[in-house]
Amino acid sequence: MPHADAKFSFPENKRLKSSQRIRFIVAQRKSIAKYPIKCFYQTDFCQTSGGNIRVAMLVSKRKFRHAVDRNRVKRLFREAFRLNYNILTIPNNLNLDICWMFVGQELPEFSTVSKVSIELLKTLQTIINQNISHEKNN
RNA sequence: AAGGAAAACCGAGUUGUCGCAACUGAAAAGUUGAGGAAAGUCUGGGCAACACAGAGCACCAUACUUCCUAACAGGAAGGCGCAGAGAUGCGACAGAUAGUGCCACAGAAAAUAUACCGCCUAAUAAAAGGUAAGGGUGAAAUCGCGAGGUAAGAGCUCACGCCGUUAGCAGUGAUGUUAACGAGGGUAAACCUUAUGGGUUGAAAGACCAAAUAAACCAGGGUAUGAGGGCUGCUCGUCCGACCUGGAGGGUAGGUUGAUAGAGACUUGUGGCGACACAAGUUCGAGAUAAAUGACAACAUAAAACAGAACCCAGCUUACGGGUUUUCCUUUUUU
RNA sequence: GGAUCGGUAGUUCAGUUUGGUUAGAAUACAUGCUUGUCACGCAUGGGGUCGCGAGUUCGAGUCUCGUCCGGUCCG
Repeated sequence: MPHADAKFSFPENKRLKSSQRIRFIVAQRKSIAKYPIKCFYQTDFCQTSGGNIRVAMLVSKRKFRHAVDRNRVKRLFREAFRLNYNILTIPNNLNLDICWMFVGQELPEFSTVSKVSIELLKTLQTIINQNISHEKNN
């Protein structure tokens, strides 16, 4: 499944950085969830520069008071995404933005995070495929 | 050996695969990559802007002495007090004789005093006078205790002890000690007094570059008879001064720098009881900007505590699994 | 990153300036009265480690220090 070049890299253009954009995506409330992760997503059609996935990790300060724990969760999320994002295949005229939000109460293990993120990415792929076929029909 | 006290230190590494940030490099690739507290933001400073930084009041902080330090509420050495069997630990540790206030309830009385039960005076009682030893109240009762003294008593007198002032001696000094004199409730983490110190604001400070627009509209004030401002609570002084305030709206929200070689660290030597200072030599590498250290496997296997740099230092405080070293104390046993 | 305010019955707040020994009000809760019944109303009652730990004091919700938690402001 993975391509020959740039298999698992996580470069700058795959990160969602704008705080305005993150607020917009979370406010749209288009999400799928499986404990302990909630995934907000937003698709945009763009003819010139498409085919890019951007992702951001959100951990509430209320859930984890210490910066160490928040960093830990964000790193686990990023690692799980980095190893598994090749599940997603999107067409060249589409941009996808994702926000992973942690909704659990205790520090997760890497194995559970990885498993859950694979399932979420698969369901996301099916949703995107439905959207694409819907657009084509229109 | 057991129990305890103090000080200093460590805060897991190696290899492989995948990945992140900075730097080097044409590229391949290579090098480096969180802490002892990075934390709390409790002190002090550097740095920067505001008048190169004014005056007075207010306000705040500190409070045994000498020294160290860029500075401090920090540290060292010492004095005094308290705790402990000791090693040691802890201490907002100036002033109540500058003044004002407060001291609930109980109690006669809570501070220029006063007298409930008592005691004494005359033969007794009442009344009157003299007393404060004893009782009782209270957290605290006119210094404690003994002797003299007296009608009974009282710092009324004396010795000893507590406290203050002055003088002598020892000490740089806090202080200790001896003598003389003097007063006698507590409270200053009550107001306050004395001494010393503090200009204000913080890197979201500030500097530069680029991009964009509205020098427009409405209302009020002002234009030298002075609006308003100069990042301070008030007053003064001084400087700038033609725009200022509000409403409704429009635009931008990028980059570089500040920003990581410093009151740096280590070793040796000299001076000092010590904190520390001086000299010589050696050595250095996080610098991000939605924000970098992670995942998996193996290595004797269990990797675990508190915890993540955001301008930088010096300290303090708080959190901390496990471990190492040194010095000292007490008890028991043996020699 | 910096500045600043708060924490008191189940809930919302007083009381902290000037320390004083029953820590109060409203609401909620419980019981009784009222009513044919419920609500309203009336009466009574229970309920508090004053966030936590030290210190000062005879005595601390109040003063001081440390600590934990929560909020607000600064482009």
